[in-house]
Amino acid sequence: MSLDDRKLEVLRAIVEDYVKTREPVGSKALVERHQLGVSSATVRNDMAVLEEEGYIRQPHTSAGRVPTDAGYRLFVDRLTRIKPLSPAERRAIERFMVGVVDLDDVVHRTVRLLATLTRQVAVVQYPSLSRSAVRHLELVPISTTRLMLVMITDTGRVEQRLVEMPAPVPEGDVWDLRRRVNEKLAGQKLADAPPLVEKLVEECAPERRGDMVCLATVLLETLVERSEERLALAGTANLTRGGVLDFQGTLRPVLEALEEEVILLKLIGDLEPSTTRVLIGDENEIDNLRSASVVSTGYGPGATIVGGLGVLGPTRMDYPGTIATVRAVARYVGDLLAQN
Amino acid sequence: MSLDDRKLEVLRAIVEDYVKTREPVGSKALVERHQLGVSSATVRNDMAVLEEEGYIRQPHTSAGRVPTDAGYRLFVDRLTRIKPLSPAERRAIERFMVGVVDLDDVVHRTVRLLATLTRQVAVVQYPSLSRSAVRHLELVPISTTRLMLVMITDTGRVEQRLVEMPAPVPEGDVWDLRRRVNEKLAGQKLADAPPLVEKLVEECAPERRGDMVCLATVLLETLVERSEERLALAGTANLTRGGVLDFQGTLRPVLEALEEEVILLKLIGDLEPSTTRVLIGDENEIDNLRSASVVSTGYGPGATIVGGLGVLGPTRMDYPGTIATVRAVARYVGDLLAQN
DNA sequence: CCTGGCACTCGCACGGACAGAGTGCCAGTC
DNA sequence: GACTGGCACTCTGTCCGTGCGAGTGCCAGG
Repeated sequence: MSLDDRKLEVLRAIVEDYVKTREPVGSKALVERHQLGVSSATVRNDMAVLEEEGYIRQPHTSAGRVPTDAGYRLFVDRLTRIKPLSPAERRAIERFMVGVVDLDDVVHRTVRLLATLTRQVAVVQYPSLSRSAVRHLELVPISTTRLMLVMITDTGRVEQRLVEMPAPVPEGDVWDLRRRVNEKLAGQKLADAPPLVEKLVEECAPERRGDMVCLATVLLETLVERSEERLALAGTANLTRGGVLDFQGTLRPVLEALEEEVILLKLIGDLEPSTTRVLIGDENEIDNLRSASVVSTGYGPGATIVGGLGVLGPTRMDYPGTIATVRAVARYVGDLLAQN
Repeated sequence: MSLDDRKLEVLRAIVEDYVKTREPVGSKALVERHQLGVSSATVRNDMAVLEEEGYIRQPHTSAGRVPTDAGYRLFVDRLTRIKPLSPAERRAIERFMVGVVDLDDVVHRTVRLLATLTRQVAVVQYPSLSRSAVRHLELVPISTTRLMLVMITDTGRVEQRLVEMPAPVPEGDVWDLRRRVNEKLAGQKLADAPPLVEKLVEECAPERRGDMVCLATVLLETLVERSEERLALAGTANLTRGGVLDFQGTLRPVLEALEEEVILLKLIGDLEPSTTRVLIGDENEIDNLRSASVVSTGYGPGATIVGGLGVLGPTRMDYPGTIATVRAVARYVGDLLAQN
């Protein structure tokens, strides 16, 4: 049996009321607050069907109904009208971003902005190295046998690593190394870099081979292996809004999950262009986050994606509003990056 | 009236029991668990005195006693025998630190280590810029009118900022600028740098004055104004140990405080050499953290201090153990930094 | 100065009663 | 056939009253 329009409308009403009040919603309250055009008895029948289909459930007999994960899913997929941002929100975004000085700044402000607007936990991934290109590589002598390798990417990220050389390297040689690596790698996507680094070693004069191998090793680590994608987090305090009720008893598992960068990256990473992903409760693969939902999207200059951002909150969240905010912020950050 | 030895012993027993059990401790339980050599009635009298002096209190009439902030203070100041680290802890520290690659790595590992060992929230400040010296300044052309300024300090920190130039700068001039700033600033403490930067501008040839002013502005921001001390945080999930009880109802204020870098820096910053600071409950100036205690200390290579680290937990914490761990970790990190 | 004893105070856990919200179902109506 | 009003039923949350136990304060005696 499929759901007719009114039943969907009832589901929508339940979700909206429950999100607003945090309390199981009963048939009587529903007809009072929404213009459904039918009596509470009819709504009760509809609710019975919705429950049978698994979209809502009763915490106990003779309590109101609460949406299930499947209910939220249906709500998000079929019942969500896009909610335009309020002018106040637009202004907040603009104001938040005036006078940014560098990438760190952009990311930090963004994550705070997201947390404030959505009143949830926000996560922003730094522009992913694998999708960036090398702008410049710098070698700075630290001591006779130590060089600091500094990589600057076109997305503004700066990564540094210490290189231990096998033997003292004269100033002139540092020069030469710097020129060579830049010639070969500047402008290249990091994803394409490894074979180029190999070539660099091959083409190197034998007497410098030792140095170059050291450098190449660290380069490869920096470029790929250590795909250590960085990210920023804000708004954990928002988890406590509405008591601990939203997360079945304890925040513990959620806080634990938030400490694992790997988990967070999985949540907001790997996004297709110009889609917004919504993971609701169980859909999430991380056990600790079974009672949470994640709304995430990619951002980047123009149509390309260089990183992800998103928010995490209780399954009982304002999906339309959150989705709209996440999208708007992502677009804004993209524009900001495009300007540099 | 001053407290005789036995009363102090009673206080110690109360603190230790309460920390262990989380429950108000009564006179009878005390004499059973500790060899005080007197009867429970005597202990009751002592407790009455301790209460009058403000070191313990009763949650309600006819409940056991609980230490007050002042009680913990006295305990920490006069009753704490230094607890040596267990071999297991020593091993954990050693093992945690094998194979560190750079400063970021050291800081992240340290903060996790601290959180794991103390089972509390850990904070580690990056080596403070103001106490570091410039090792090298690098200028990398990004476009004709944009330079990336990269500063490397002797503590391993790398800071970068974008410099917008008023007009296109030819390659040679970049060269010249780089030479000049390095000559003037390399090796200098950042704290001493501002006047040197001023001088740099004065000594500059008039035709390059414009460029130098831009550069100097950003330099000053990087060096001082933006004293943006970075830090790392871990172990927030530990706040939920023992329910929410430890923080009088909600974690909210604590989580909020933990999001403010400024607050955290105040907590673990400004330390005198080789002391461990313990702030208990109210002693703390931040309202949100009235129900928390902070144990912090400075670290650095040798006897100098380049940054602070510490942990935050409920006032009801194992002070001797925590103090020992914090000290040990700080010393270890100091040694690690000294090796570089 | 310490101790045993005793009366007293509370908090808390348990259980019954009650009100309120919400449901399911049924018979009646359009 | 779909909707409605009505009714009985179920369950929860809350409020009280009670009893128990832990713990105290105080006092008289060693």
